[in-house]
Amino acid sequence: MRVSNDIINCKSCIYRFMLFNELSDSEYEAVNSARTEYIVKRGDVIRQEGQPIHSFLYLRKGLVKLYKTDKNGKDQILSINKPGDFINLLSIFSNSTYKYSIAALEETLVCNVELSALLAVIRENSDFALKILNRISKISDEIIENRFELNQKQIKGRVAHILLFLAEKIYRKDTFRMPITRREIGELISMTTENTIRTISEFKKDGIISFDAKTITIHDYNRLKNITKTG
Amino acid sequence: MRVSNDIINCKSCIYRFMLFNELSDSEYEAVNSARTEYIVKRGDVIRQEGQPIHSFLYLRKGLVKLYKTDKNGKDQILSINKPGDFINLLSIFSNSTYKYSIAALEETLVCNVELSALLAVIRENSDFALKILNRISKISDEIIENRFELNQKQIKGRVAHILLFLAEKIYRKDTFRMPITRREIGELISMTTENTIRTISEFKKDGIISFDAKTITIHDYNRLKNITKTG
DNA sequence: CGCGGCTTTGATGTTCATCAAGTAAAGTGG
DNA sequence: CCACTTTACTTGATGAACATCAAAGCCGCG
Repeated sequence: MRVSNDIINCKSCIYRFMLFNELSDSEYEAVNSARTEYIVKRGDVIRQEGQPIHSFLYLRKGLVKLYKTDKNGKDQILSINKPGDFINLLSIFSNSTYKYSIAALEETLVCNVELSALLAVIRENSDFALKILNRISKISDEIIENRFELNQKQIKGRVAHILLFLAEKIYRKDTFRMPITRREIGELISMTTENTIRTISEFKKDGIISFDAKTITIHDYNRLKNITKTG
Repeated sequence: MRVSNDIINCKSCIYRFMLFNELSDSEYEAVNSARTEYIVKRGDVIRQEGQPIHSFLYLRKGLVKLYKTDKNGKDQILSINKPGDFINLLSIFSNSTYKYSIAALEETLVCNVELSALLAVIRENSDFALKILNRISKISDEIIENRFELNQKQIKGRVAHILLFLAEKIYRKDTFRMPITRREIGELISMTTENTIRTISEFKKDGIISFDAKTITIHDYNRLKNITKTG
């Protein structure tokens, strides 16, 4: 973990408006001085399940996965998160240790605010407290909603769902470098690696997508959307 | 819905300490005067997915299920909740409408506090705000953790998990009146009614449990626990 | 250049959904 | 309170969806 080259303060952070907009100058300063920033590279584990929670984290750049490891040693990915998603709000106020792990899928710039400083601001600024409530609520809503959706689909629908998620929500492009392995897609949709691959290959054979190496292109959005709908 | 016969104020409520302990007398009064109470009977829908959220709800007595209906009209039960679980904290601060429905599994005494009154107290009492943060966090943690656990198990482990949940967490007894139908167990563990029944029958045949009509008795905790562990 | 992880395809078997059909229990209206 | 209807429960048979096991090619990396 190395320190970011372009440290900025919270006031000029592009994600400021998403959370810290209500803060007074002195509150900004309190958060900013309790803040460190560092870059992690693809594959690095940012937080490990079971570690004590000492800080509030968010991303300024990059992409991460939230995941839990089951008793057989298999990972289950809860969500993939980008800047603005406030990755560790989940359980930050209900547990003293992480209930899941966080790892980087790309080079990621993490902003780390000491929890005590955040708590102090929550205590004195009720608008900020409500904003945090809103954010916490949103992130868990999304995970629960996503699980609900996946549960209704079988494997083709699930894979299509993930491909559309990456294209539309993460990259906003038809063509992108796949940030996760086939195995990770499987961990995200609760299917085996083999069957995930088979499904992706079938989509390729059908001309819905194409890929070489790590770059994937979606050719037929409508068909993909239809597959997610019909299950 | 009829009004409870034994309306009490929040100060003397046995669940007070779980949430409202930090409130000053005037804050209690604000909450209490924005509060109504009513009894719903088994099967009644307390809130329907899509309805606007106007109030904070909690249970003083009874048992409810939180569930979502999928596009095929099938229900998926997210959780079963008892008094003290603060059933609608989920999404109360992130959405203007319910993202799930709430229905009573037993005769249930619901306490209803206008959201505006709760928000006012949150704004002026930061300890209370933090307590709400903690509760919100907990309820979503539990749902996510539960889904994670279920996902690792196959049907026997899932059914065993639910039976143990009811015996240990809800009733704290070996013998209890089953609050949910076989179909609802299926909706809770994402399995069909038929296979849920088959599994329960098998447990009966194996002497792990017994039941007649709606009353169920768990005879062999160890075996049941072992089944949840091995999947 | 060889080792380990990722990807791929095939063959086989298990788990579970679906369909069908019948019994039991619980509401409902006369 | 009884006939009627609906909902819950149950068992069996069949097939679909998916996991598992096996084997081989590929790629990046030390």
